Amino acid sequence: MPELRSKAKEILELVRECVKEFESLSEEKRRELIERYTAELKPKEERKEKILPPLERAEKGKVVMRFAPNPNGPPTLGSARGIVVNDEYCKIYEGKFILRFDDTDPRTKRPMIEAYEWYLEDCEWLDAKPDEVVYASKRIPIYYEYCEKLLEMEKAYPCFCSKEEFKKYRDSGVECPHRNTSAEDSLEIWEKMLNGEFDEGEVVIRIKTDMKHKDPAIRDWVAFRIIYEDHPLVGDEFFVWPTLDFESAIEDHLLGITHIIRGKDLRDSELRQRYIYEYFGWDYPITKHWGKVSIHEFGKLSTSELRKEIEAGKYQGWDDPRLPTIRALRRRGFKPEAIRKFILSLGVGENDVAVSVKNLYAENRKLIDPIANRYFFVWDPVEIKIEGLDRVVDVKIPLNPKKGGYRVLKGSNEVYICREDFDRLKEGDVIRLKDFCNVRLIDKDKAIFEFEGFELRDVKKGKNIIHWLPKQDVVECYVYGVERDYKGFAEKNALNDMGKVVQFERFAFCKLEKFDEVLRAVYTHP
RNA sequence: GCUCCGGUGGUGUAGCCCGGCCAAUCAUACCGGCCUUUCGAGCCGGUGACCCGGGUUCAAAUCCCGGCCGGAGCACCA
Repeated sequence: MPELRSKAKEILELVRECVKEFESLSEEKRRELIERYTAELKPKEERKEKILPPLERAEKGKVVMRFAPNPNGPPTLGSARGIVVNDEYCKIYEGKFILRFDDTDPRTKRPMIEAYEWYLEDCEWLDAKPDEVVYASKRIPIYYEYCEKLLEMEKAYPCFCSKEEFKKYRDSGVECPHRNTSAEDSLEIWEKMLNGEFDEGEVVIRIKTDMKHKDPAIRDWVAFRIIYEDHPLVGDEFFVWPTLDFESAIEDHLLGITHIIRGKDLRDSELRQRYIYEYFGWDYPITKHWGKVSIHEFGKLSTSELRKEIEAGKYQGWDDPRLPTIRALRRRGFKPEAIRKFILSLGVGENDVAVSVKNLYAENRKLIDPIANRYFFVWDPVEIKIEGLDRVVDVKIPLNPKKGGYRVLKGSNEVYICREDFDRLKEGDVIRLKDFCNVRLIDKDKAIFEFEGFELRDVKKGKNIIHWLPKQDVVECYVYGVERDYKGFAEKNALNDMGKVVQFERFAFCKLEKFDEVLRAVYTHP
C-alpha cells in the first residue's frame, strides 16, 4: 500500500497500540488470532529463474544483436560468452542474431582461415546458429564509400603525422597541421591512397572528434591505414584497411543493430564511434559492457597466448582436452546446454570475474549423470591373486543407478585393482571388490589376497569398497586427462558405449573416443 | 598521469535504475548425514556476504558525499 507511506508515523502509532493490546491477551487467544490471520496471507510468490536481466528498451521481435569476433583462433570459453549471451537475448526477445567477422587487420591480428569455419560450427553446436553471417573483409568498398562521404563533409582527413608526432598533438590537445585539409585535397589524397601511391605508415585517415576532449583516447582517431599484406580470406585485393572502430561503426548501423553487448575493453569505442553517428545523423545502439572472465584452472582466455603455446608444441592441437576452446570441450563430451548455463550464470556485470571450472562441471554433471553408463576403469593396475576362490562367478553390476540395467563381469581369482588402492592397504586389511566379494590381504609383496565371502554386510562400514577388473575380458585403455594422462584397463562392456560419455566409477566421467586395439577416452570431469 | 567503470558469503550471481515484501536469491565450493555396494556419483541438511565512514529518510544493499580497493582505455590490435 504505497499510498500510505507518507502516513508512516501515524501508522506506526497504531501498530504500537495493536501490539500492546495483543500482548495483553492470553496465550490461547493469541494463538487463535495468529492462526486466523496468517491463513489469509498469500504464500510468498516463487521467484522465477531469471537467467539474464532484461535488456534496456528491448521490444519483442525488434532486437538485432551481433557477435563480432576476429577469427584469429578457434572460439574459446571467452568467445562463447559473446556467442551465448547475445544469442540468449535474441532468443528471449525473438530477435535476430548476426555473426560478423571483424577481420580487418591482415597482420597484427591476422585471421586464421580455418577459424571462420570453426566459429560457424561452434555457434551452431552451442545452439546459437546465426541468422546472418557477415565478413567485414568482403565489404571493404562499403567502408570506402562512407569514408569518402566523411572526407567530403570535412569530418575526416588524411594525416601525414607519424605515430609519435600525432601522439604529441593528442596529448597536448593541439590540432595537427593536416586537420584542416580541404575536402577537395582530402579526396585527392584518398584517391592516391587507394591507387597504392603511398607506403605503409605514410598516411592515415583520421576521424575529426575534438582535440580538446577530456579523454585523450577519443581525440581524432584512425579510421584507415595502409597495410600491404595478403589477407587470408580476400588476398591482395585491398591494402587500405579500416580499423575496427570504423568498420564496426558502419556495420552496426547498416545491419540495424539495436543492442551491443561486449567486453568493457571496447567501452571507449562507443565514445569514438558516436562522432560518426552524429555526422551521419544515426542512432547509436544501446550498449552494455562486461568485465573479463578468467577461469582458475585455465587462466586468461587469450587466443593469441594459446596459439603461441600450441605452436611451441605444448599442446597437441586446438582440441587438446587441456584447452579452454569450445572444440576441446566438445571433444570431452560436454553438453552445449551445460556450457550455456555456465556462461549465463556469470551474468553480464562489469566487474571482472574469476570463476572455477567446477561450476561448468556441475552443470554438465546434472545433464549426463542420469544417462551415463557406469563402467570400471583400473588405472595404474596391480594384478592380485585371490586364494580360496575356485570358481568363476558372473557378477552383475548396475549400468546406471537411475536408469537400471546391468552389465556382467566374470569374477575370478585373478583381478586388477588400482595401484593407489593397493598401496594404502596393509596385510590383514579386508576390502570389498564392488558387487563381487570381500578379500583380505595376506601377502603384500606377492599381492596375494584371501577370499572372505560374498556377503556385503561384512565390510559395508567404512571406505572399503573398491572397483576392480577380471584379468580376462578387459581392454587396454588410455585416458587423455587434464592434469595427467592415465593408462590401464577398462571392462570390455564399455565398448558398447563408443562415442558416448560414460562414468568410470570412482574415477570420472569420460568420453569414449575411439577403439584401435586400445580404448581411447578423453577425461570429461569428475 | 589523464579518462571511464566497478566493489553482495571461499567463488560466481540475483536484488540496486523505481528505498520498505531482504534477518538478502540461486548455484558452486566446504562441512555433516543418508544410500542392500561409486572413500571420487547421487540424495538430504548445515556454515557462510551487502568494502569503509558520513549524510538523506519513519525506513538504505538500494539514493547522496568522501575514502579505500580493484579493473579498463589512452595503438596505423581486435
